[in-house]
Amino acid sequence: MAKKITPRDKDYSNWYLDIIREAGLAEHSAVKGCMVIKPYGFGIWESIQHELDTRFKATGHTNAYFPLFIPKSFLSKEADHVEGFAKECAVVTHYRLKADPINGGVMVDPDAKLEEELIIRPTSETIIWNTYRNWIQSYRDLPLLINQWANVVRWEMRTRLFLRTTEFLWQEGHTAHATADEAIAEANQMLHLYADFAENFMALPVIRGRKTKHERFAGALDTLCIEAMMQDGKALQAGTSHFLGQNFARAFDVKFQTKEGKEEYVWATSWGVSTRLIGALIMAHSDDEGLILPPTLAPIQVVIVPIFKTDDEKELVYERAHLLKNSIKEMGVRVKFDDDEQRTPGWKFAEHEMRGVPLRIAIGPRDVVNGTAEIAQRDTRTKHLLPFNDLIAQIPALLDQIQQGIYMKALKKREDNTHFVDTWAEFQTALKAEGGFIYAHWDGTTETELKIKELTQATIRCIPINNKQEEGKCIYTGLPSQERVIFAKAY
RNA sequence: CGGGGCGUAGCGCAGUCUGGUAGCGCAUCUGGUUUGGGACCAGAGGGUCGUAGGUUCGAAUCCUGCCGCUCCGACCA
Repeated sequence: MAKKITPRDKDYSNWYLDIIREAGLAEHSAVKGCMVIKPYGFGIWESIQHELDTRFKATGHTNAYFPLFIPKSFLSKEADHVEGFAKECAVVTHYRLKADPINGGVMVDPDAKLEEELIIRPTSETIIWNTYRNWIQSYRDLPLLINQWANVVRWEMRTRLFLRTTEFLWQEGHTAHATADEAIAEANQMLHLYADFAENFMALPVIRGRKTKHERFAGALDTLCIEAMMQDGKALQAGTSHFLGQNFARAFDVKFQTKEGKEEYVWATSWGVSTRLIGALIMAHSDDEGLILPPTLAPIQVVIVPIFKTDDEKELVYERAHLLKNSIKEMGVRVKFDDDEQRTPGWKFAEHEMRGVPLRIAIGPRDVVNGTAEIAQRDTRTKHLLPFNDLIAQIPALLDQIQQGIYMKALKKREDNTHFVDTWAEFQTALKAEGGFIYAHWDGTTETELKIKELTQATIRCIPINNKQEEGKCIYTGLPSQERVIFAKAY
């Protein structure tokens, strides 16, 4: 009996959750809104971490770690920043429990009230810039290019595994520069690093863009982002890179002496991606048989499933399978020989498909006799019987083909669901009928942006970078506009 | 915080309208046969039906309070 997951086109919400459950990626925890990431899901995160970390280091960044707790006063030093995060902060008020004389158990000790409350970081700009003040005196200390891998807490009203959880894992880069131009260049560099990572490592096509003033990060002068489209046509912000200007330097009094001996505030950027990327991966690539992983990040790239009846057959098949495994391993491919005798081959086929393993090789007594093996491709669900040596030789090319294939499939899906509209009526029709990305003219005001959101639930996802300039009229107000922006419903 | 829905075995659910021995599928355990697409047969274990009270000879079922979860809105990487 096959475990059936909810079909994609019927109910995306349950389809998404089914895959997370059946593939063993994560589950809800005892704490509301929080998630337990299971070993397989965490393996995917480790692949992402490793690749990003390599790319960060290649661009001159180093890792450090800053505290989980932020004094309340720090958060309030930058006005926009505190306003943006105030509504979703977890606050530590006490530091001790004691036995509860009335109800039994334990209670918060009222005598252990903190002098100043601590905020569990929703992001670390403030604690980091407070630290940078002591690290930066001279232009010789710049640029300061630091990243941290951490957890953060944002007390959201509604949560969704991977896409929005109360606590999530991420990396946040925080850099300090001598000039605005340098900081802007850094923010741009990181945006393109993220975009390249998303497209070439995660096989996730993204739009590089800029947020509107209203959607900007709290405390930033400019927010750049990569936006991806999920299979249901909804948009998902997959990463952001902010130019923070001198806002945090001023708030935390971080000045440096220039070559000329003048004192100036430093210029800042911050940028991050989170475990949400795993959600994007699931929503973008999976089918009704489960997850489909890009070979670059799959914890297991090739799985070998042995088939046999008797002990003699087992011995022969295992011998061949081990040869196969070693040859594949020598090519630098992550391969697993699934010799679990508690499960039948059919069960294993379904299981590894559910988990998105890109290639599966089945080898049984017939193959040993014929010198062949069967290779199955996860994304296309095609199978081929090939001579042993040909099969081994083809693996790198096949993995590459899958990587390209799922990227192209996602790209085509996005293009099929991208529409250009010029009138309010067309806009509403397009939104209702197919969703997706809608390129339309907008008058540039927050007022119109909010009105459109209120009426349709669609938001401006971004203003694409290197956007084509053209004369047009705002779809809502009819006021003149120089370029189209992307509207979509978003996660 | 507003509006729906749901709390029954580890998981997913039926049973509630119309009160009468606590059920099904998956999972688990035992034995046997199996193994080229989530095997089959036989048997077994596992529940104070969210919680407190009320009505009744009798409550998972009817009534009242409370608690929890979830979906839709406001908020959002």
